[in-house]
Amino acid sequence: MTQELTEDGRPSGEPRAWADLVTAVGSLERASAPRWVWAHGMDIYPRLLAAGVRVERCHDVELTETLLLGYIGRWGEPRSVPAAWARLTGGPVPADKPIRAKETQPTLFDAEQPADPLGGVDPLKVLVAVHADQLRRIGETAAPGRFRLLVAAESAGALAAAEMGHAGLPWRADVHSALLTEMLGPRQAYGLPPRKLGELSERIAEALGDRKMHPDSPAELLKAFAKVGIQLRSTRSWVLKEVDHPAVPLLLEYKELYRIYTAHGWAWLSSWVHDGRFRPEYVPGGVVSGRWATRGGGALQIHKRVRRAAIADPGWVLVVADAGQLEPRVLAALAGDDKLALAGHSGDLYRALADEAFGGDRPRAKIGMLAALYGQTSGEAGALVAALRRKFPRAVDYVEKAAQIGESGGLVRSWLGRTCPPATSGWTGGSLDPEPVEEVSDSGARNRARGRFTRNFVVQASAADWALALLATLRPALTGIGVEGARPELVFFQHDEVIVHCRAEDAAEVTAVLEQSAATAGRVVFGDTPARFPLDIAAVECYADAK
DNA sequence: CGATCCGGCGCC
DNA sequence: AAAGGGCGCCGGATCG
Repeated sequence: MTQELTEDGRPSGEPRAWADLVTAVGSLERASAPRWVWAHGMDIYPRLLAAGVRVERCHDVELTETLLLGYIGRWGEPRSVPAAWARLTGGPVPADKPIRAKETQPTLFDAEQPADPLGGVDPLKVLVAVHADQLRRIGETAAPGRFRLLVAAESAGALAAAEMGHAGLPWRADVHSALLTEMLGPRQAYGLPPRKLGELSERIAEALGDRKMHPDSPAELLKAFAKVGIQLRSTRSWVLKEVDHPAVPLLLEYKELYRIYTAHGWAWLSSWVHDGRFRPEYVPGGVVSGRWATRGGGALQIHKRVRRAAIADPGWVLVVADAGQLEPRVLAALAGDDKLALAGHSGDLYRALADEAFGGDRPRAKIGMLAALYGQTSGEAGALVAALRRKFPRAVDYVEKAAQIGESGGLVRSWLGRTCPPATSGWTGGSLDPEPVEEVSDSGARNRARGRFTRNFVVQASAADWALALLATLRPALTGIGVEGARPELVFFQHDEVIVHCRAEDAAEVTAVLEQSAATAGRVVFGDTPARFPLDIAAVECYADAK
């Protein structure tokens, strides 16, 4: 069933029955390309894509419900359409289904689900009512125009996520496998580490004089080092680097190769790469800041060294675009720090910052900026932030304020209104109950950690606002390029970076559209700001050649 | 035994 | 004195 709605969410005309979902959406999309209101795009849209149906716009009710609940500090409440309906009508609120539904016996959770959570009401009517109520609640936020943008961007992001999952990132399994053999030695029988790892492991054990040593066990490593008279705080690579012992360089090499073997080795290849495409499952809104997460495949942690295997189809290229120095630029826009915004006009913001406030020392300028964004105070970071503050007080004060709000129990929002989750129960700021005496000092540390979180949230989440707006702008713009059957396709998105796969002859046009989309996203999200958000763009055959 | 936590490290 | 945000994934260690 479908129901046409007016702009303010009221039904217009009668519901319409269809033979099936694909026919309904396909024909209405061709006729009028409406903004689809549906429960959850990630449940519905992949099926449509599989049947060859694309849609231009949607309002994702579940994602919107999550944003609206977060806005009023009710993080974690069920966000399904039936749950929203229950809150609206005062009924019992059904719990959300677990994200990873396992094929196991019924659990207590299942038993608690009412047989009909809508109490016999027509599901279409429920959807219409919940949507209308969402529009009303959006109108009651402090900045409804921005929140509307947030909802539109979040919904468009879900469409993009499904489309990217459908397209997949071009991936050459043969190249990847050859790369692994070159780095690790030939693949061994199941369960046996490849030759180079085995050899390194033996040499490490020898160097430490402990033949049975297993280098991927931190506990064993600590013991082995203790036996040769070296007390390690941990076995992290940056700790090991401080130590002068012949086992250390071997260990560092082992760690890097072992990481590639376990995270991006042959097992990863056979699980995640099929028919020349890497298809991760993106989870829009999977991170509280609005960044995406993935389920399996680790798409957002593709090791630089295996990007060699991401290769465009013959005659096609990967147009790789990343928003360099995005977070300081976003901070400039958020804080209205025009001086910082202007520092970004030269292209290299850190260079300009260095010349302005750090006597030309770019590394220190970068550390100072990142320390302000993350709340780092150790070493000389505190002094560098202070130096930054002297020249860019508005920017630094903006994040300091966010930190204070967090430390004293408040919530902060992104520019478009995405709200951070409340502190967990372990956190004590604003609590009426005094902590037991022995935990007081610890609660101070927790509050400061909370401050670092809210400090970073305002910037990271606003950067995510911008990135989603970029995706939302880019999606429709790409459909006009190339020829039917060979359109450019969005194939990858990672926080501040997108990859478009297109015919080589379309690369220039795609590049232009990317640049326009970045500028449009900046204007739409932040309005009148001197801040710029340039993309570094490279059209390459191989992802590894983009940087 | 599986489920969960933890150390470690990859990406941004 | 020290004080770096957000994730996912791996293997090992530990819990129930």
